Amino acid sequence: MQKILIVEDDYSIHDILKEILKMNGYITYDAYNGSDALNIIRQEDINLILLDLMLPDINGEDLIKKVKDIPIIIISAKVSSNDKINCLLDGANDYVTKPFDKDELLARIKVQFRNNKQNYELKYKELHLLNDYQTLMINNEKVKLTKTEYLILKELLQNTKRVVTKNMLLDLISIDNLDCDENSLKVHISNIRKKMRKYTSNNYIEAVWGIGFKIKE
Amino acid sequence: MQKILIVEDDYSIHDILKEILKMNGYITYDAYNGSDALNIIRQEDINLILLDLMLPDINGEDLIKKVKDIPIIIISAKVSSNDKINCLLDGANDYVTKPFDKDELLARIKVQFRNNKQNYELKYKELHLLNDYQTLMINNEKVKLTKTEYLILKELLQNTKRVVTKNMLLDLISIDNLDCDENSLKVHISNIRKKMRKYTSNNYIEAVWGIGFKIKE
DNA sequence: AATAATAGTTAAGAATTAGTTAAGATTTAT
DNA sequence: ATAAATCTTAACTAATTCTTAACTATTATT
Repeated sequence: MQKILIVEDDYSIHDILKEILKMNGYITYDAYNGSDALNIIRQEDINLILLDLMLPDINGEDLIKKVKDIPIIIISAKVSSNDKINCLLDGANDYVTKPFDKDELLARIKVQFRNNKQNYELKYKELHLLNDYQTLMINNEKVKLTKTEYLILKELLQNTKRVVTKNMLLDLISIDNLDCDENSLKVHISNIRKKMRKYTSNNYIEAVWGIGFKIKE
Repeated sequence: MQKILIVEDDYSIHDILKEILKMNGYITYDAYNGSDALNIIRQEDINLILLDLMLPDINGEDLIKKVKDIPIIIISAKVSSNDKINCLLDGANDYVTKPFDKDELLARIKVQFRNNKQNYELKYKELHLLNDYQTLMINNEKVKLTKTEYLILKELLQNTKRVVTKNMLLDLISIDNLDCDENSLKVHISNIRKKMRKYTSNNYIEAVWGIGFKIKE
């Protein structure tokens, strides 16, 4: 799920943006000035920023320069080419003028996510699952997983605090592999735990009797 | 040096674009219709396409869908949001309306090159892939690749530390070559590795079991 | 406490995938 | 039209992963 930070001091526009984004399945964060924006960026893994240029404290142009690695779309009433050029050269990825077309904005947001191949990694306590289908980091030590082990652990880590049923896991790993049964699943879980034990004494995979497995809190 | 393909049938606008690009240090390629554009894309490793929508043979929208991996900026007289949205969702990266501001266009071109690391000459450790569709430099020694080998290696080097799936690679090399299957892919990978072994003892291409390949860290 | 059901471990070998090679087919260039 | 380069096919080997199956341990039910 993509996290988008809205930086806009005009409450009505802010609400409209928020509404549009939520309707389209994005997670939104709200900043009404520059310093709040910077705080949120520090604390959250933001994937995209929608930025108004005229803010009460610092101006948008300065914010652009301070942000690295997160794509920015400017949404501004300033229509002059010079404003656009400066923002784009400073680091913004796109510039949309107010009033904006809702669907065009959504399309331009999709462009950013399409081009921006980020690594979406799952982190939970000591565990850090890379999205390379094979690497689990435990306290910065590499553990190599097989594809099936990776898929199981990914499913579990995507659903921390929830129980993942045996059938769900079986469906998951049976996509490529039709012969897989509960016995196999047991062995895979056992193998994951064995690999984990080398680097941590915590058993993160907890069995839920008769149902399935979940990540232990 | 970045290679930009201009696809525009109006000669006066075409010349203006060409002039602007040349003045700013870009190498330009010229197409006045869709099929010429496709031929140039097949032959040259183009880094960016400036595309007019109304072409004499095929329309720009169809061209967008055929092009993968090369960023496209639409330059069109069509100003409606629907046109913009369709192009952006089909795969275009940006949409500029005529008449365009020269410096804004240049800024938007720079955004494309800034965001798409893929478009710079690809360097990774000892490897240096030129954008001529055939040359890999390993520690300043030339290795001549076939076009398919080049495409595979380019895709991998554009995604270092990420996994490139077998299907992605197959899609990539099947554009010109429809019969290609996994067996072929295996052979191509093997051939690239063999060529590399002449100049380095590192095996840069790592298999990700059951998924695809990635560049080894 | 005894029994049944589920969970967990281990090791072997079956099955799958990766990697190499060479020959013949296809495409491209001369 | 011929030669050269490139690609696919196919057979084979090597490596990895998965399932099976036997056994042990734990939990729930009576």
